[in-house]
Amino acid sequence: MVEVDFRSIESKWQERWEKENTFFTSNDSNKKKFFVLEMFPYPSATGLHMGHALNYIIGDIQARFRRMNGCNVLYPMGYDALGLPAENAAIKAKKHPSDYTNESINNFMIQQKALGLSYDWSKLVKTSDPEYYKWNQYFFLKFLEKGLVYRKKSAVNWCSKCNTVLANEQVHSGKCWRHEDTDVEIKHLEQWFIKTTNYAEELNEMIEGLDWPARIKAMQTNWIGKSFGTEINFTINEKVWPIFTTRPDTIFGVTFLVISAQHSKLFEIVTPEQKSSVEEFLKKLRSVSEKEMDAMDKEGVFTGAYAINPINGEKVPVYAGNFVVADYGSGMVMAVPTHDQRDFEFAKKYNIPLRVVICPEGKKLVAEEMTCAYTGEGVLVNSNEFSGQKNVEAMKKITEYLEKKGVGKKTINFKLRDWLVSRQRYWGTPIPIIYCEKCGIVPVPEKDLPIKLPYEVTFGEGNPLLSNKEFVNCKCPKCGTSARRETDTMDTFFDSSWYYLRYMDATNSEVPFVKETVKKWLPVDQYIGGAEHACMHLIYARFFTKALRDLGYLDFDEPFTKLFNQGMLHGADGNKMSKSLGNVINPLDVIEKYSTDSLRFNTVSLSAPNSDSVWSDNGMESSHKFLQKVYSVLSEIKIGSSTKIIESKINKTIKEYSFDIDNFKYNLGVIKLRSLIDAISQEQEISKNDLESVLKLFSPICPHFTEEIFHTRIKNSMISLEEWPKCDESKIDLHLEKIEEVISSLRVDIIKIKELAKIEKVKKVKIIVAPQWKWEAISVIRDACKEKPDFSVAMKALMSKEEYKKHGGEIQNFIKTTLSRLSDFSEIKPFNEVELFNEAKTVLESEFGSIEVVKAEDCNEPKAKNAFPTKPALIIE
RNA sequence: GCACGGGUUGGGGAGCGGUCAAACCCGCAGGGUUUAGGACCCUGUCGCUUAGUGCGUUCAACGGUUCAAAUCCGUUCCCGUGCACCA
Repeated sequence: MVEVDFRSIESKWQERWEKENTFFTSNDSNKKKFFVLEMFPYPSATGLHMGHALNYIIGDIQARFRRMNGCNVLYPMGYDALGLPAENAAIKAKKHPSDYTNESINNFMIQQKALGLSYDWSKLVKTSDPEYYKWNQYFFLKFLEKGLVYRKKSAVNWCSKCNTVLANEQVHSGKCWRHEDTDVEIKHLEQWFIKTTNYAEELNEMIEGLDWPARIKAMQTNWIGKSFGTEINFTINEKVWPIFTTRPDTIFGVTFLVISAQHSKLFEIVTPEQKSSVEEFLKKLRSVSEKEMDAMDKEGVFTGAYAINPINGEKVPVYAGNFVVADYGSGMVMAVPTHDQRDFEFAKKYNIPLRVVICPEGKKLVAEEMTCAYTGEGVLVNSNEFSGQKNVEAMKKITEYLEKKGVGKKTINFKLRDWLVSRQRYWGTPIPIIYCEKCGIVPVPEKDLPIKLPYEVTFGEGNPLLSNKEFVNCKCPKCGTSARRETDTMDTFFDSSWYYLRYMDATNSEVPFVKETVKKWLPVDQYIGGAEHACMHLIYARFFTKALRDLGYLDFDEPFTKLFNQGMLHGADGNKMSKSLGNVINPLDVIEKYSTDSLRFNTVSLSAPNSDSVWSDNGMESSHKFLQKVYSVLSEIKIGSSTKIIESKINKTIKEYSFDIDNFKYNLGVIKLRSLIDAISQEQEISKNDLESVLKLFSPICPHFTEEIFHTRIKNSMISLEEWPKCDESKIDLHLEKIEEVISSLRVDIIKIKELAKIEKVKKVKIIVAPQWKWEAISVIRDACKEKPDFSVAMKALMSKEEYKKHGGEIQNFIKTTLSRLSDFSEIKPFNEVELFNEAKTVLESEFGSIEVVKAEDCNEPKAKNAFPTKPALIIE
């Protein structure tokens, strides 16, 4: 076999697609729209990695498939170009972030083009483009007008040597990443927040209707974390501090309170005597990251303050603790050590007294003897007038009591927090705000947008934007006096929350998007990306859609109708691909060595696209060899007429394969293509129409070589834009396929026996067909299955309920052993058993000579008992 | 710590209540072809057994539900992912 030069074929077609604008998508078309979107990448100088390639290949196959199925497909690409990693990488490479990012993007584009992806490049979006981030600023101002934006103090990681805020990932075990000797401090800064919690209820409710993977939906539900509970007013130093709890029934067991160590108002309650020990404790905090916090031991320190429990007037100590989340609820919890495990451990550690308030029914708990908290249900004790009540009822009663006394209320609480969008960094969208001594906080007027990032800044210490005086110093738009510009930039999740609205009109400088066009294309029909975005990006984007809807920009509720999560691709050793492990596979290297089509084919062969898979060099080799075979078979086979059997197989494949691709079961589709090619390679000739169909089936996965053969052998048009083959059900002949199967298995058996028994020349072959009763059993089961395809229902139909209850297992066993090759018999309609073997006999006689078909009943040979329907006993002389 | 996934026969990976000793790919073994290697084609690949075949034991571990469990439920162990300033 001659090696095919896939590489030159590929570059030829990639060039033609680009030159002829093959994949340009018109916003005006009568065809059904279909918007396929992959989560846009964060470009970096290291280029595409295998995870990207997998993501795009999955999406491209879907886009090509839909396009061929008559849809007007929108399939664009963009770059999430602003953000911390680019800024850091640029500094490291001694380049300006803007230049660095442009290089990265260009590099990405070249590599994506090499993958043969059918993007409409005319709709490219880059978030680093001022014409893009201008609209970030615009939306920020709209949100501000609408009251969705506010300022609040919040904790950040601070390095005193860098004189700057650190991201969680820049904190390594409590130290600054650049200064191993410098402890990270927790500072509180005034920052900008978006009220995502305004939409918590809707975000939560609408999860149900999304056609998303169940696990992503579960993760979002938990992230939003709706819970019902009671807000109870504790008094500290005459000031009321509302505290949220889901367990008001335990209120009489409260023996202390814990305030988050990151609480911005912590020092309002710390007494002068305790100030130094609290400060000492705060130094131990390693970062503001919750992950880090939880990894630490549960620790705390007494604040010196006492809180008054409103239900009984008791004074309990207030501790500062590292395990309470500052932004959840009120940043403070009431602690009941006897009935909450974390509180229990904390109380034991600091010798805080315990008081049992719930006992399991009929049992008595003694605080001193407890080794862990009791969190189950029970009856209240030590709870004044509530003692004796069941705790579930007491929850309600106690809440009502508190409400009546005006010291508490029933509330719904969400884990979801407001979105902190301020970043004290350079490479982001400047927040369009001006601080004026006279007028205070002044929004930048719309006409002054965009506030561009100044090119001239100094990196090193502090926020780089502060180093450009021209940027910082400005005039107040209200009163015209000197003012200071906001130097915080926006979280890049802001950029990625609405980019999917920009594609159809990516260069419009008048509006962020044209409402009518968006209405035509949105929501996204198929969104594709990794599960790591389950909670953050996908929630922010959903929030944005709803907020823009309420501002009158959109008229739909959810941005992404369907979501597909691709799995992770691991290195050949089963580990995550990483440079340090040396198991990284670079898609470009693979293309170089084999070809794009081979890479694409192999990538989808590995496993179901939604589950993790492991790279294999041998597998890659095998895919490549297979495509070589496909190429030679399809380009060399004579065009003439197809046999019935191959027609049947092709049409069956069209049917099943289309289903697989439609449902992202690419790995299963690939198996069907393999077996189809095996079958075709046995044929002498094939009809032009069938050849065309087969090429089209390969086209979404292997767009290049199919284009080549299509042009040379079928017609001079783009296969990528051709119509998907239709399955002709009437050509599917399972009976014929079954006979072929029977013949080939008989042939193998005969040859095998001939060799093993050392029979030189076959005189006679006796095919002993299964006894009549086995056939009858088959037809009974088959008929039952035909009416009721559910096998268990069919079985129930065969016997009474009692019989079934008793003997179902035996019947099953009978079917298994006696009718073991029943399988697809139920699908064969006009089926005559005797005919089957007579047909087989006719074919095999030309090979082996005299063959006789004998019914088991007419045969006293003991081996006849082994005769099975479709797998008969054989006697060879 | 909390949340969400997952553990299948040498490796990868389908299957997710009965058609399951479990698709397919790789690896390995035997045969064919070839000057040899490679490539290609065929066959085998849990154990025992048979000329064809049949039987036994399996799907992380242990328990449970069911006439029937790799598949459903519970517990345990192990692995992966996310946790709000990485995107």
